[in-house]
Amino acid sequence: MAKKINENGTNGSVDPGMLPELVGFHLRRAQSAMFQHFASNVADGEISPGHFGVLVLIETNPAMSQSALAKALNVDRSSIVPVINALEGRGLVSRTKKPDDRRTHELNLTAKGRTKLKAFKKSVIRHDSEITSGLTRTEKAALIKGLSRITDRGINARTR
Amino acid sequence: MAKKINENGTNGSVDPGMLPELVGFHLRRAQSAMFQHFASNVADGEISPGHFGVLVLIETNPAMSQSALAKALNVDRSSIVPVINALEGRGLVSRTKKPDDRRTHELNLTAKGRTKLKAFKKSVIRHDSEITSGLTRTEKAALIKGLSRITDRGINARTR
DNA sequence: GCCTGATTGTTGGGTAGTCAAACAATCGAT
DNA sequence: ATCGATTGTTTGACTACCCAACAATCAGGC
Repeated sequence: MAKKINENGTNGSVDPGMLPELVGFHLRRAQSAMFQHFASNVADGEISPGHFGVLVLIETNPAMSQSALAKALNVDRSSIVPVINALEGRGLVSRTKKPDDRRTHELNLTAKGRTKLKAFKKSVIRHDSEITSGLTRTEKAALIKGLSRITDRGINARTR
Repeated sequence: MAKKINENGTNGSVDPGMLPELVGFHLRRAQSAMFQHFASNVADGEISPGHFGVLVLIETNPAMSQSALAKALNVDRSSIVPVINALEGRGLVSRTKKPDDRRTHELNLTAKGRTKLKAFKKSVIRHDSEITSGLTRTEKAALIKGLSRITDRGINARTR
């Protein structure tokens, strides 16, 4: 097999330069790794991180509207439409007109949605502990603290 | 102004349920916040995190190939093409045929690319320290360690 | 009541990032 | 000289997001 072993910087290992000094670099890589691990280990690929989050939010906040969901996820409300379309199409979520305000749709889990979500949760929790295995409880707490800090600093983006 | 204050779970604050128990949830949010902060604070929006990473890799590994770049970034080599097209189109990167292997392209920074990258780096480093401000040196190290751990665990995705 | 302004969900168009499959050019090894 | 592998590229598809516009609906002022 024609295996080249690092001749002119072409193959073998690549020097990442100053990137490892940036938290953002590590964040991007971890996010990507997490995504891949999720895709190949959670519920046979039946659910994505985003859709899972939506199901949990609807379960925890019954009858919430699409706009409220969009605000909670920090996305435009038009981005919610295809998501709910998909989940409704799979019979996991119901979209019903609110009686006293016929503009808004009440989102709820169907019976099937509740059942499925229960299984998804189990799978996701397992995935999440696998991905953080090797970290002590303290280290995991520190990680979450750091991530929360970044989230806070990033929310009000404009610095100057 | 018609401002509703949290009536039926519609507006106001939404209960995230069990999501905060998941490291993946915090990771997703932090990544999103980081991205927004980058977009609105780095180099007047002239550069994206991805393109910045590519410039640094090319600078640190002169004459590297597109395939090597793809491998380093863990993406398909076809995904690299439009990136280099853009950077070459902006005059930051040069793409030249390698003399002894005319299949591969050697990637290098142009003089303009080097100058620009110097400025980008300054801006990115500032952005990165802003986003992690409030974390002690120790906390930041713990954060990076946790993220690295996740990256390692995620690389070999399949668990079972 | 009636009008005006705001809100909700939706559609349509546009951007960015990714993959997989196919292809020509080229190389390496036999 | 031929065969298999590699490189870059194109094409088509998919996901995820945004913004601008729109109809339906509501809420408040008058």
